[in-house]
Amino acid sequence: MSVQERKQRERAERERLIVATARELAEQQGWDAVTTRRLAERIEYSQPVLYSHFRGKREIIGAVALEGAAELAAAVRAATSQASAAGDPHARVTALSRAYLAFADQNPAVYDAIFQLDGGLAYAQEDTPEPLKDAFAALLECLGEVAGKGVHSGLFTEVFWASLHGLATLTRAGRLPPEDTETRVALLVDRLAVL
Amino acid sequence: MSVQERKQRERAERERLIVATARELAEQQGWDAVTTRRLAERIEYSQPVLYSHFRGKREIIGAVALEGAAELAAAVRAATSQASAAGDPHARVTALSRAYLAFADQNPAVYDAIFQLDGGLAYAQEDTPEPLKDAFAALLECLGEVAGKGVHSGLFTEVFWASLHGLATLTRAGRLPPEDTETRVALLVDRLAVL
DNA sequence: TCGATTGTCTAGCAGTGCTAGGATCGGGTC
DNA sequence: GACCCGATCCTAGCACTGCTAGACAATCGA
Repeated sequence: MSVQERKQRERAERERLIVATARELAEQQGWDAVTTRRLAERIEYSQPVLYSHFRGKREIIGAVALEGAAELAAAVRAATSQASAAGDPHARVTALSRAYLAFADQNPAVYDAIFQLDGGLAYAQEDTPEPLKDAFAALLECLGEVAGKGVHSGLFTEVFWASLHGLATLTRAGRLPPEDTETRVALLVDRLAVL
Repeated sequence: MSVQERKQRERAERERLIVATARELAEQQGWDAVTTRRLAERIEYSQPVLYSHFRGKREIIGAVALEGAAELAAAVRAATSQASAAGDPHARVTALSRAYLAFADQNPAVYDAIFQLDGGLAYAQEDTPEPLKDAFAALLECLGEVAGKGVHSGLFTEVFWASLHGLATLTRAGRLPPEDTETRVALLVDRLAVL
């Protein structure tokens, strides 16, 4: 039995290696550079090995997305916990926004995997993977309370999130000049959130 | 001379055909299906002909983006002109938002060409092509007046636009359920615009 | 009518995601 | 310890991608 267990461990370890390498390569050179050949070479296995772990490249992107969603949720919670304890809603929402945009800025490839690319994942449905639901939950925890009366907290969170997403993607794609990000965040928080 | 002129006309006509066909194919089957071979086959020329008009696939996407940006600007202006004449800012901003999201919804491939894909175009710079500048100008014309005092109209337009962009992309990518779009728009307009 | 130029196509390159089928290695059994 | 068999992995190849070199033909000016 212990032999099989060891093999299972090694397999799981290799799977982690694949995901981590794909992510690293994507952050270094963009997702276009993440080809099955390059990825296989980096993990020092042949191409078909990838397909014994994942159905295809899409599923590898999906795996990176799930990992990233968990980190995003953690980053958001970490950033908001301080202001949350101090009972300052304005500071909390500002901290959330900054943390979100910082994550998108510092992990562009991962952010793309979560929100732009097709990772074969279900969103906004019952069978949505847990990390994705939890990432939204992290936003909801912080934003739900500033929705204002008469406004559904989930819907408010969606709108606020969409705004942040728009800022993140347009800025990174060069559609918005990056200098005024802080001012834009302030405007968004002041107007959207009901304190 | 007239011979050369005729040839030039035919060339320009063929270029329009390429762009229109690329756009049509992209809307029908997605940009992934727009390969140089398929495109060449549809216009009934060989592949290299494409490269006598454009540097590569990227430039073809860029051409579709420019065409689309002009249409988006026109759509926005058309939608806002009525409420503008009536002097109703709230209705005007709502009309703009609906028109923008409707354009994204009805021309997903074109919208991607403008805002998601790499068409080799410069954004938010001096050498930004005129149609792109004009599309932003169309938004600015309508949104600048509801920025609120002390808020730069350009910056406000950027933020509002980013919010719409976030809603458009997240909805279409299945990240947001499409049912509540109207409610989201209402929330966005009520909160962001200063009337 | 001839030469040159312009225009177009065939064929091919290097790269992509993905897979069939053969080789090899190791564990379990006699 | 020797053997077999199954799991594991790799080589080689498929059909496709964007893009281009060079051959070919058609057309224009002299």
